Amino acid sequence: MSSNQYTKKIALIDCNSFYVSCERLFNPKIRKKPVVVLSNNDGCIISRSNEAKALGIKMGEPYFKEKDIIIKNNVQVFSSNYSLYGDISRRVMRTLKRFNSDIEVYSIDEAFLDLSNFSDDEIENVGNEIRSVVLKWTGIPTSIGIAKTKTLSKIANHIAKKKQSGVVSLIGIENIDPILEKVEINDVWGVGKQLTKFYHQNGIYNAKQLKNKPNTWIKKNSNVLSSRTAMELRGVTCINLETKSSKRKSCVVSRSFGQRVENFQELRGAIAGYSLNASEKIRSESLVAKSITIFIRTSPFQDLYGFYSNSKTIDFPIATNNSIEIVKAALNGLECIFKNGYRYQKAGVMLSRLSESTNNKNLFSSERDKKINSLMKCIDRTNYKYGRSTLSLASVGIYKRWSSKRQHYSKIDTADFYYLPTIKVI
DNA sequence: TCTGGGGTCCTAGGACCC
DNA sequence: TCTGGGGTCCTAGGACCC
Repeated sequence: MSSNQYTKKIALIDCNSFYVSCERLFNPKIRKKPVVVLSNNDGCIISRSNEAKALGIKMGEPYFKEKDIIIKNNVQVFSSNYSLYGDISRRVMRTLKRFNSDIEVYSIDEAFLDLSNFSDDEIENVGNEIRSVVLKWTGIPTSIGIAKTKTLSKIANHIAKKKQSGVVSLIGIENIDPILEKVEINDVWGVGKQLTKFYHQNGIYNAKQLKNKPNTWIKKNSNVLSSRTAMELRGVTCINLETKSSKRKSCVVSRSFGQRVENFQELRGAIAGYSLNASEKIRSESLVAKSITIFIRTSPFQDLYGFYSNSKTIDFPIATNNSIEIVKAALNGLECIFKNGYRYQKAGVMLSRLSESTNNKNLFSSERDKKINSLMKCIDRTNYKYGRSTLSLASVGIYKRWSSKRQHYSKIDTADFYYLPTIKVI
């Protein structure tokens, strides 16, 4: 029975094959063709067009394993271009905000939107409207699921993905059990590999079965997160909309190397470079770090030369975002864990215990600190203006044999003047 | 030959205290 | 011989997400 009610409504808007859709924006030739986008270092397949999915290309699969299918079917391949995707993402989110400012940007390609201010009767139309406006203004196709809770809107979205209309609302449906019965337990938000195994062992195979399991049983045999999921399936809100973006608690910069690294000097260069990036990132968010972790490892897939993985955490006496200090600590940490004779595949740094930098002043703040701060500002401004790593530290080095592979880069960047797409007038 | 990167939250267990 | 019990705080690691 439909009614003119204003019940709780959460929409999940999810961009379809987001990275592929971004690449298609500036390259009409690859529309309606199979397309994939690769992860950093051209390692795995992380976005697929419907045509690519239809060929059986799997999500998260290593690129080299799918190469045969890709070549045989002339699949278009792109290295990831996060600068472009980030910019398009911001445009999509800005468009969504026009419908309601109560928005939680959940990831680069998804957002939850509170639509409770629309009536039950009109909600499906609102969904259709959002979808067509986003498509018109940004060129990005989306799927929209609407329901009482975030977990249910995820499910609605899951169903919407397979529908031509792209919009599914569970609002106003008296009994959603028949719908939940068709949703496999591993497709429920919050249920991963381990929980799926656990639920299967206990005879729970779909969302309806979890919904109807008593909370006491779930809490006793699993944990609070699982019981929250079950409550949300029953339409009880347990996971709130996080509309204000909170400050992050950690910042990681890590990369796989384009080729294995054995040389200590090169590893130093990589670690210094990552530390520099991480410092710059937290400075741009006015954060300071109380500790840093450095990690290095060889490939977990090839133990021909033996597997080695280690990390070292160092605390700063005073929370900092000073590149020079951070790089110094990182290189000290690296010395502790570096072992000769291994072919390193990946390294990274993590700045943690982050806090706002306003109360950074302390007894020992000095003229020197002020100078360092203005030096950092100067570096940041220069790099913003003339491109990243215009100003760097000598320890990073010039020849970066370790840098990632990026053989299929589209060279389009709507956030960088030099890489804007051009139109030739003949 | 070739297997991503960046987050959050929860929990168990140890250290420590009274 | 008999070796408490309960509380807090911290951290590492696991699980999950995209």
